[in-house]
Amino acid sequence: MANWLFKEEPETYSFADLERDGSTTWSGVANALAQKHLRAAKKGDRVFLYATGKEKAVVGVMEVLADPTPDPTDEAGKRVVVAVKPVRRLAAPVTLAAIKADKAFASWELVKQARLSVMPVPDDLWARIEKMAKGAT
DNA sequence: GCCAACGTTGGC
DNA sequence: GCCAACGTTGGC
Repeated sequence: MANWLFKEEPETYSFADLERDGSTTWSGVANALAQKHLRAAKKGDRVFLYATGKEKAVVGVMEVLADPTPDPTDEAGKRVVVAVKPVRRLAAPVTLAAIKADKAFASWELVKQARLSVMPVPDDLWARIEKMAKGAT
């Protein structure tokens, strides 16, 4: 079981949209490295949803519903998509500013590679964000 | 709205 | 196959 972080512009698809839909297919990931990460996702993996743009914060937790499947819109047949469902919103969103302020995250892709849209979350960082979401430091 | 980072494209 | 030009993304 692994942990991931997916980025999305909340104007495009927010956690509220996901809650309304019950589940969704995470598609439109074009970047090669992001695709590599996405292919490594497995059913049951946990996923943080990070809102870009105005929010810039980890806002909720999702769960991978099934192993990746080929993207039907990709003629080359190389891309995959992943079905996810909402698990819960974070009590308090963990902002990028808070993450950047914590040295523990210094080498994480979210901080180092702003444009990567799918990335792994090491267990310790996952736990740390969960803790921050409860208001602890 | 601007700019830096970085991925992609196209000419050679 | 290299690299410059260009486009896009996302933080500020």
